[in-house]
Amino acid sequence: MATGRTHRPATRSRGIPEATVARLPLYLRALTALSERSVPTVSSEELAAAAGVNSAKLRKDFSYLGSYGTRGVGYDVEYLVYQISRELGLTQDWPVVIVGIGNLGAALANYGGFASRGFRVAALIDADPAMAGKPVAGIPVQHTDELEKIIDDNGVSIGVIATPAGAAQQVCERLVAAGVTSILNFAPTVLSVPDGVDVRKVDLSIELQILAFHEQRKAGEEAANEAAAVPLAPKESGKGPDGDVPAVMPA
Amino acid sequence: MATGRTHRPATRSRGIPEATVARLPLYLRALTALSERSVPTVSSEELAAAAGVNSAKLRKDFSYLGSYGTRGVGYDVEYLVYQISRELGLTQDWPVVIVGIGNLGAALANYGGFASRGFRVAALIDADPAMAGKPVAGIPVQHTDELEKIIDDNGVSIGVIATPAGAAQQVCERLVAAGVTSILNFAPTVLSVPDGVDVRKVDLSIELQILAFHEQRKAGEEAANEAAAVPLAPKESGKGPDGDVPAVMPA
DNA sequence: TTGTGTGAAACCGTTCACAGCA
DNA sequence: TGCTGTGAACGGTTTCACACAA
Repeated sequence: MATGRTHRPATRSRGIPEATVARLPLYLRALTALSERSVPTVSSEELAAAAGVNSAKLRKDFSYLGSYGTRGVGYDVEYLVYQISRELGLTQDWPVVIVGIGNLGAALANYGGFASRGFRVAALIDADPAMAGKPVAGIPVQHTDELEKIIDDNGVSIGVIATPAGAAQQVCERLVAAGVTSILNFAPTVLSVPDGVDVRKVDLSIELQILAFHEQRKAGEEAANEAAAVPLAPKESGKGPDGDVPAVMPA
Repeated sequence: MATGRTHRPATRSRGIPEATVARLPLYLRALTALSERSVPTVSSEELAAAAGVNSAKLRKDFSYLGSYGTRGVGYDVEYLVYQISRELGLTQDWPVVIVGIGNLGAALANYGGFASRGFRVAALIDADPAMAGKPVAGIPVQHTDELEKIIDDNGVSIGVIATPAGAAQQVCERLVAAGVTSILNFAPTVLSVPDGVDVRKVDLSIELQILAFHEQRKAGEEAANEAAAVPLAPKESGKGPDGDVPAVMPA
C-alpha cells in the first residue's frame, strides 16, 4: 500500500477464519449500499445491523483483516469496500462457465448479481445438441464436447454445475481435468474431487428439509401435547404422527 | 413404537445440534439411494463415504437420534430412512408457496426434488398482472393480491422468496403476517423477521465470492512470489494486483 | 472379531467486557 | 466521551480412542 503507513496489516492474510470469509460478502453488500448513498463512515453497530449480524462479531471479523477503522468514529465506507473486495479477490476478473442450461442454468445465466462483482459468464454449456447455438441471456449455448477447449481458451477456474444429479460427477471430473479448481454445485449429489479443488453446494431440497425440522418442532411445542417436563418418562406406546414404523424392521 | 423395545430413545428429541440437523438430509439422500438398490444394511463407514462426511461424525450424529444400529453389523437402511424422515418432519405434507416467478422462481417450480420428500408446491405468486393465470410447471400463477388468502386456505407455513431484492422484505412481511413461520430466501437481502420465524438464505453471489477468495489464495500460494516465511517483513511498496487503493482514503 | 455408541480432548466460533486510542 | 480492537470466557462442533454389545 502506498499511503497505508498508519494501517499495519497485523495478522495479514494468513488464516482468516472460514466463518469470517463467509460473512465478508455480506458486509461488502451492506457497504456497497452505503457507498451508493454516499455515506462516508459507519459504526460497527450500524453496519452490523445492515448486514444482519451483531457488532462484536463484525469487529472481530474486521480485526482479522487488519486495523481499518478509527476509534471513536467508525469505518470509512469506501476504504472498507476496497479492502474487502481485494481480500475476496474481486478486484480481478473471474470467468465462469455454467454447465447444464435447464431451467436453473438459464436462471443463473440471467441472474444479474452474478455478472456484477467481478464474475463474468464466459460460456454456457449443455449436453443437448438441440440447445447448441441457442442464445440464453444473450450468450450462445455450446455443446459439452467443447468443454475442455472453452475452459482452456478462457482461463476458467470456477465452474457452476446445474445439470441433473446423474451427470454431475462426470461433468465435475471433466471440469477438474480441464483445470477448474473451484466448483459451485447445484446438483443434489455429493461430488468427489481431488485435494486442492473447492466445492460449495447449494441444495434447495436440503434447505427445505432443515426448515421442515424446525417447523415441526414449533408445531410440537405450540400444541404441547406431551407433558412439559418428562425427562425420563417411558412413553413406549405407539404414538407416531401418521401410523407406525414401516414393514422392514431391524433385528 | 410398536415393536421398538430394543431401541431405547435415550437422548430423545430434545436438543439435536443444529450442525447435525443440517446433515440429516444428506444421510437421508444416501440412504434412499441404498434403499432403491435394496441394500439391507450399511456400516457407518460406508454411509459416511456416500454422504461425504467421516464416520465418527456420522455415528455421533446418529447417537443424538437414539441407538438405531447394531454393533458389529451396522444400520438397517429402511429403518433409518424412516427414523430420519420422521425426525425431519417429512412424514407429513408441507404445502409451500413460491413468490416471484421470474427465471429462478420458474426453475424452482419445475425442480423435481422440490416436490418429492413431502413438499408440495401449493401456489405460485407473482406481482406482475400479466403473469396471472399463466401456468408454470403446470400450476397457474396467481397475483400477489391473493397472497393472504392462499396462505390461509392452504395452511401454508413455509414460503420461498424468489423476488428481486427490492421486493423481498415487503413480501416477507406479508407472508409472516399471513401465518408463514419458515422462509427460504433467494433474494440477495437480509430479511428482518420477528422471533419465532426461521429464515434460511441461498445466495449465489455470496457462494461465488467465497470460492473466489479461496481461488485467489491458491493462485497466491502456487506462484509463491512473496518469500515463503516472512512473518513480519515490511513489504510496504505498492503491490496491489491491479493498481492501488482508490481515491478515498481514511484519515 | 467387528463396528457401534460415547466419554474426553481438541478445535473453532461467538460473546463478553474493557483497555486504549481518536 | 465514543467506538474500535482484542484478550479471555464460553458454548458448540469435530475428532479421538476405546469400552462394549452382537
